[in-house]
Amino acid sequence: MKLQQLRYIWEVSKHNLNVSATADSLYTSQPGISKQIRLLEDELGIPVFARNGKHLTEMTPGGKIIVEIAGEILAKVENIKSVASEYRDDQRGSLTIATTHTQARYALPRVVAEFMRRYPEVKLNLHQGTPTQISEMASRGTVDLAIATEALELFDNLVTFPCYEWNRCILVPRGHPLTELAKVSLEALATYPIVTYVFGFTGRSKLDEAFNAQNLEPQVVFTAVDADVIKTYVKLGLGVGIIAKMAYDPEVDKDLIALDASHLFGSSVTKIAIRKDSFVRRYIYDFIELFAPHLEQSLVEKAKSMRDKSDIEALFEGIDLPTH
Amino acid sequence: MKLQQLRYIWEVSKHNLNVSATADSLYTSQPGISKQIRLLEDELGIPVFARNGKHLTEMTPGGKIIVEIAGEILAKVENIKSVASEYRDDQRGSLTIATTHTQARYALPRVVAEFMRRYPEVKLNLHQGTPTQISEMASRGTVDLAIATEALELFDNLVTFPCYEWNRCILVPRGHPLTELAKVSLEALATYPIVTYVFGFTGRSKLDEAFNAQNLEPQVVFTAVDADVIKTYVKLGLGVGIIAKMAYDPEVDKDLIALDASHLFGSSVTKIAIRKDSFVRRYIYDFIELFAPHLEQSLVEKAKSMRDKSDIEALFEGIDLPTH
DNA sequence: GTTCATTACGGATTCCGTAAGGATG
DNA sequence: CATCCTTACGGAATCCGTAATGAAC
Repeated sequence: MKLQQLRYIWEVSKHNLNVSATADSLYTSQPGISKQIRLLEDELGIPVFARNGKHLTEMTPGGKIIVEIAGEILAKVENIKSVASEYRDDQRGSLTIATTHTQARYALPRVVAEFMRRYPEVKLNLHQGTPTQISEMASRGTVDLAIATEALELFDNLVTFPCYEWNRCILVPRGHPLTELAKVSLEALATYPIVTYVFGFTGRSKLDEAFNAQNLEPQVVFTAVDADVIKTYVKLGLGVGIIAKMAYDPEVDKDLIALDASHLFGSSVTKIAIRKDSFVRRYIYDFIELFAPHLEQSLVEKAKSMRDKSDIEALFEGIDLPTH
Repeated sequence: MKLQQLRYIWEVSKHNLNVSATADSLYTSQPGISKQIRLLEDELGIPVFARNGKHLTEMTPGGKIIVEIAGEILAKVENIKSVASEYRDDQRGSLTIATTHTQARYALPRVVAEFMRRYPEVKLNLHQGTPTQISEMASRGTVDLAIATEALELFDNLVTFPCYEWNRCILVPRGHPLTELAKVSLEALATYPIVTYVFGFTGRSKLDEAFNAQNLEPQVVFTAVDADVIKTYVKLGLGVGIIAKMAYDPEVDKDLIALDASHLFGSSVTKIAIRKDSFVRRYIYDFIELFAPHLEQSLVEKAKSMRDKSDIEALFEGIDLPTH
């Protein structure tokens, strides 16, 4: 059994059982992969993939388990490399983060700047994607960290840590009738067309929950994945915007007014996720702590070693999150 | 990075950093191992072993972590092989058990016979050793199962399951004064020279506890690792024996009398241990269930997936163990 | 002087690419 | 007929054993 063979079955399983596509993505030849998979299957004595003639159609029951274990092995191989890098030079390496527009645009810049100052030799990569994509990247080990408000809990090889709490604001053009009210109510809000996030993004679910709870059906006329687009359309007069409070900047958004909406919708929590079985380098602990000062290395280590979600949640029960 | 290289550093670390001895045990050449270790170290960019001239003297800090991860990888490689065997032929394979004299001699024969009847194609191997040796074998993956009363809890990559409870008996020659008493007391017992197990074997600790609790100092004149030797010396009149009740057979031990001692010493529990991260084949689940019928597959699986000892213990709280 | 790891070297094996072949949809 | 996997084959790299070298205890 060779590590390469394990890598090949793993990659093929992640490429819809398409060996040619896998070969392309790995910059190697397709027969090479085919051959190694055959050799592995011969050695193990069972097929990993079921074939219809010359096409791989699905994975065998044993194959599924084997590929899963292969994935764990490959992750540990990466861990060994990380350990080596850490001990070779703890100031140099790379840190790859997957996150959403909202975090990348409004929450991360400050942290990234400070991190780059402290670790000029660490190559920082940011990947932007949907919460689901982000979680999957972290789960597969494509990225070191995932930062988002949604979807991170869906993968159980990830540990998630609460970072900060945030609320929403209502965005209206100057002179809008809503600015006349001392406190905006959900009913009042629901009478206007609304522009907000697409479902599955930036705490959109909390929004729907709040309206549903009062049996209101807001008229959502436009949805976007990021606040910048929402602002643009609010300016055009398409409707009233509902966005994360931190996405409003009074300096830049001079022609818009933000009305507090903390009392209308439950607050959301932005979380950071990391693979449970990963070796975490010093500078990654530092990044996490820069982003969320209460997440000290010892706390992260403890949570990483736990299997039960409820145990992990209990760890954070006493802790007050910062609010943005 | 090659699996072989990982295997080599792992094996060298388990052979007191002696490459020559490792080469012998792996039936390969010493320079071959040396070379591969060098290649791995070159690739990783850090030494795994610290050298004094040409001798490996110790492991580097990073090396320790790397070897540990390497061990986990190798275990998973074995798991893949097990999965393959299971799906190739679930009736064929091997089962290696490490256990103590007491279990091998008195508790296992019945189970082993039945298991061999059910799985004639499975090669059964029994290794006998001290509780510590047994635990270590299981922890390293040299054996599939460990069965003992002591020491199994010391390794935290093992899960242990309670199997059955047992008590002790006092062994005396016919006509011995103790046979006159309706119920033997600790004080009475302590007036005679005692022959029993060596410390660390077959629940010896419970014995010491009981005497200490009453401030008695029994005069232990002879200790052995197994009941057969103890019986021999009791027959010679060297002293009074204290052994596990199941080790007394009225048929065979006609010239000895066994007096119940359940009320004198706390009962002991014999346990079975298995590596947490191992793939468990069907017939191994069956073996476990043959040995301890309450340990069903689903229960074992659940316990294997837990990390906290206390969670695992809680699983067995409601269960009544059989008493032997 | 014995034990032990490294270096040197040669033969066998393995790996991996290109090219050709055959099955599927 | 376009896609996709398998087989065939040859050159390059790797692996592993023996023999020789040199440091440590």
